[in-house]
Amino acid sequence: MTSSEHPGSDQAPVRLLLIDGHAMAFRAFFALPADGFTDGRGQSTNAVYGFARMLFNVVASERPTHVAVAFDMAGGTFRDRIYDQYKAGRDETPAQFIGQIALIQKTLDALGVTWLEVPDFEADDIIATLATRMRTREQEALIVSSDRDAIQLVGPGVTLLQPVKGVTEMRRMDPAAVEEKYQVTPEHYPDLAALVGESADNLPGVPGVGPKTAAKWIGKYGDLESLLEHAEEITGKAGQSLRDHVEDVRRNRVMNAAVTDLELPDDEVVFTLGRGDRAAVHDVFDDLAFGATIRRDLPAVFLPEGEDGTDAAADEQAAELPEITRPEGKDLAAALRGPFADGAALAIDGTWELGLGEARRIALSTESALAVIDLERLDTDGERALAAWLSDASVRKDAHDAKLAVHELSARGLDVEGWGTDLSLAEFLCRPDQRPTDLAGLAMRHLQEELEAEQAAPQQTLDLEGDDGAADESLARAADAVRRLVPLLRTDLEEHEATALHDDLELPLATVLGEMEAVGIQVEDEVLADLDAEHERRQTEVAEAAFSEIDGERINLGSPKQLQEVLYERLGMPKGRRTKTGYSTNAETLTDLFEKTQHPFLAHLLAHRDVTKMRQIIETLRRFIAEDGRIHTTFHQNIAATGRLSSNNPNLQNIPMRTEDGRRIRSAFVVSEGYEQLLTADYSQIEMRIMAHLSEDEGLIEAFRSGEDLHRFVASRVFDVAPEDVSAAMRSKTKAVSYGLAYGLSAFGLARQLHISQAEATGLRDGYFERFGGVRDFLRESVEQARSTGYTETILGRRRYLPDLTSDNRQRRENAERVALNSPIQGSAADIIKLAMLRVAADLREAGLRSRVLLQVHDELVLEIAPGELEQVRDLVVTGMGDAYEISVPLEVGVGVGRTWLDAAH
DNA sequence: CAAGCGATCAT
DNA sequence: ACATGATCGCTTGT
Repeated sequence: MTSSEHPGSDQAPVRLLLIDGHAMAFRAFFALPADGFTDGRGQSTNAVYGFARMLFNVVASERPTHVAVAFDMAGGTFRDRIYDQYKAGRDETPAQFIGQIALIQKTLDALGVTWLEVPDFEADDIIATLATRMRTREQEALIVSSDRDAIQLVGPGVTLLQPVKGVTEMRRMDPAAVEEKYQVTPEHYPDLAALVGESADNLPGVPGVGPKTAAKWIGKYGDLESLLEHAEEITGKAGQSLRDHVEDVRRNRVMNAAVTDLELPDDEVVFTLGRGDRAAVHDVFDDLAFGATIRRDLPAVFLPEGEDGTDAAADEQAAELPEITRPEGKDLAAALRGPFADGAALAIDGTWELGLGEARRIALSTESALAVIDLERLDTDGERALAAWLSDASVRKDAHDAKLAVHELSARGLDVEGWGTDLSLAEFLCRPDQRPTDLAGLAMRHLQEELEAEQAAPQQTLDLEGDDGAADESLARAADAVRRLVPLLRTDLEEHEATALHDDLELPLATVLGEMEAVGIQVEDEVLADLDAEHERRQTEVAEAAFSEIDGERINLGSPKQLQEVLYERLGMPKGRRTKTGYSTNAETLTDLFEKTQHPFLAHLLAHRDVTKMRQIIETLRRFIAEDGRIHTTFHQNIAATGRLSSNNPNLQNIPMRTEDGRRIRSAFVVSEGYEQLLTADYSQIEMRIMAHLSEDEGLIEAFRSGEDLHRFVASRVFDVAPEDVSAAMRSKTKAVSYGLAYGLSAFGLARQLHISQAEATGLRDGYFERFGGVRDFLRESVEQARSTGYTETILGRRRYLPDLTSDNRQRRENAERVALNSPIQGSAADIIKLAMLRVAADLREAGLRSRVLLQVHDELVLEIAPGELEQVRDLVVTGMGDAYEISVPLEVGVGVGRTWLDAAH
C-alpha cells in the first residue's frame, strides 16, 4: 500500500482511460477495408473490429484501472446554435459506417465498459469534464483521441494518445511534447487554434497566419486576450489580417473551449474494469463473425477476477542437475538398463559440416539421472550397450535436433530408432513463421521461467548446439534443457493440433533426410571445371564488348550504382522502375530499355549477367564437393513457413533448368559407382491439382480427369473455343492466370507479366473466374476463414498463423492475404511429397533394395538406381508418389532416367 | 566485419 | 504490385 501524499485522496491510485468513441471508430473505419470485415449479413464490422483492437491494445499496454468511452450524440450541440456553419461541409457518413457505432456500444456493454453521451454536448466535452476531474484529484487520465480539441486538456497527470497511423500506433503527448510540437503550452493551444482555424470544424482562422506565427504572438503577449488587446501594435500583412478577423478568432475561441463542468456519474464503480462477461463478449463477437484472433487478445482485466486466473501448476521438481555420471563399458550397459530404460533426452556436442561427423560425446538426461558418454573412450561392451539402447525403438529419445544427432551417431555406426520429440520441429510446427533462432530463444525463456518458478535458476546459459569442447556440464545442461522442454512442447503441439504432424510426418522424415544428406550426390568436378573455364572466356568477351560501347570505360558491371550512373546519367536512358535506393537495373528493365533504345551496351550487359551468374553457381557447387566426390546438401524442415523443405550449403533446389546453357550444370550431377542410373520423378501440376481438390471446382476437376492438357483445356473454356483451336498465346495467358491465382496475383501484376494492358488482364481474370467460379469462391473463402480463425491449414492440418490479416496497414494486410491464398496450396503440396518420401523410403527398405533417394526439389525426387532395380524402383516410386494422399483428382507422376541429372529430366 | 539491398536461380 | 526459398557481390554503417 502506498500512502497518499495529499489529504482527501485516500483511495487507491486511479488511472482513467478516456476514449473519443466517434473519432476512433472513424479512424478504424478508414484503416481497415469495409468489404473485408462483415458479419455475413451485409453489415460491415471493420470499425467495430478496429475499435476493439485499439481498445485491447491500449488497455494491455497502458494498464488503466478505469475506462470510459465518450460518444457524440445525434441532433447537434450548443455549438451549432452559436455558429450555424459549425462542422459544415463535411462529407456524408459512408453507408458502410452506419450502424457500427451501435455495435461498438454493444461490444462495450459486453466488456463492462461504461460509455457516455450527453445531449447537446460533444464527446470532447465529456472527456474534458472527466479529465479535469482527475486532474483536480491528482489522479491520472489517459485520453485517446484524434481530435485536436483534446490537446488543451493535457497537463500534470493528463496524457493524450494521438493515433499516428491506423488505430494501433499512438503518439504520447504530455505537456512537454505539446510544447515541443506546437511551441505553446497545452492550455494555450486553443488560443493558437483559434488564430489558425480548424478546417475539420469549418472554423476559418486568420488568413496568412499559421501555427508558427500564432505561436510567436502567443509567446510574446502571453495569451490570446492580451494579443487581441495589442492587435494594433502588430505590423505587416499578418497584423492587418488579424485586425480584420478578430471576430472570427473570438468565435473560434468560444467554439473550441472544452466544457469541463458536465454532470457526469462520479461513482467509483462506474468506470472500473473487470465487469465484463466473457460469454456476452463471445455472443457479441459471434454475432459480428469475429474470429479467434481478437478473442485471444481480449485482456483479462476486462473480466471479473478469478475468471481468467492463470495461477496453477507449481512444480515439484528441483532444478538442480542430478549428479552427472560418466558410465563406460559395462557400467554403461547397467546404466542404460536403469534410469534410462524408458527413454531420455539426448544432446550431442558435434556439428554437421560438409558431411563430417564430429561428435565426441553425447549426454543423456532423465528426470532422475544424467549421463555424459564419451564416444571415443567407449570400450566394446559399452559401445555394444549404447548401440542396443539407441536402436531400441521402445526406448524413447528426445533431442533438440534429431537429424543432427542422427548424423553424428551414424557417422560412428550408431543407428537410432524410437525418436520421441524433436524440439526444433515441434517449435516450428507451432510457430512456422518464426526463425529457428527466435524459437530457441523462446524455448529458453520458457525454460528460464520454469527454473525461476523453482527458484533455483542456474547461472550458466544453456547451449543447445553444444560446441568447441565445452565442459561436460554444458552438454549435460543441454540434455537437461531438452528434457525439461519436451513436456512444454508436447502441450504446445496439442494446442496447435500438430502432434500427428510431428510424430508421424516430420520426425520420421528427419531420419530420411538425414540419410539423403549423408549419401549426397556424385558430382563430376571436371565437367564443372570445363564449364567454368568456358564461361570465364565468355565473361571476358562480353565485358570487353560492353566496355567498348561506353567509351572503353571499365566500370564494375556488377555494381548497380555504377550502372545507374552510366545508363541514366551518361547515356541518358529513360528511367524506369524504382528501387528503394535508385532506379532498377534488373533484367526486365534492361530488356525494356533495349527494346526502346537498341543500345548494344544493354545486350552485352545482360549477357554478362548471365555468364556471371553461371560462374557463380558453378564455383559455389565446386566449393561444396566433399572428399568423397559428392555434394552433401542440408535440408531444413523448419525454415519455409508453408512446410516446404529448404536446402543450403549448397542449395540444390535451385540448379538452373530454364535455359539450355543453365541446364548443362545438371550434367555434372551423375550416377555414382556401383549404381546404374539417376531417376527423377516429379508431380505434374501438383499445385493446380490441389487447387482443384480444395476448391471442388467442377470445371477444374474435369480438366484433370479428362486427360487433356490442363492449360489447353482451361484456355478453351476461358476463351470459349474448341481445345484444338486454342492458340499458343491463349494457352500461355491462361497458364499465367492459373499459376498467378495461387499467388494472389493482381490484375496489375498479370498485366506486367504478360505485357498486356491492365484492362485486358482484368478481363482475362474475370473470364477465368466466370468459368471457374469454384476457384474464385475457394480463394475468397480461404482468406475469410483465415481471418476468422487466425490461421490457414493444409490438407494435413499444418497451420500458419497470419495475424496481419487484420492489420490496419494495407501493405501488410494485402501481403497476408496473398500468403493466405498460397499457403494451403503450397503447404499441401509439401505435405503430399513428404508423405511420398516416407513411403518410398519405407518401401525401398522393405523390398531390400539398394536404390536410394538423393534429393527432393519441392515436387520432384531424385533417386540413384542400383543395378537391376530400375523397373521395380520406378513402379515403387510412381505408386508411392501417386498414392501418397488421395485427392479428388489423380496425382500424376512423370519419370525420367539417365546417367546424369540432365539426362534424367523428362 | 556485419547487415541491407538488388539481382537471379529454382518450384 | 506474385508465394516459398538461397546465394552472391556491392554498398553502407559500426
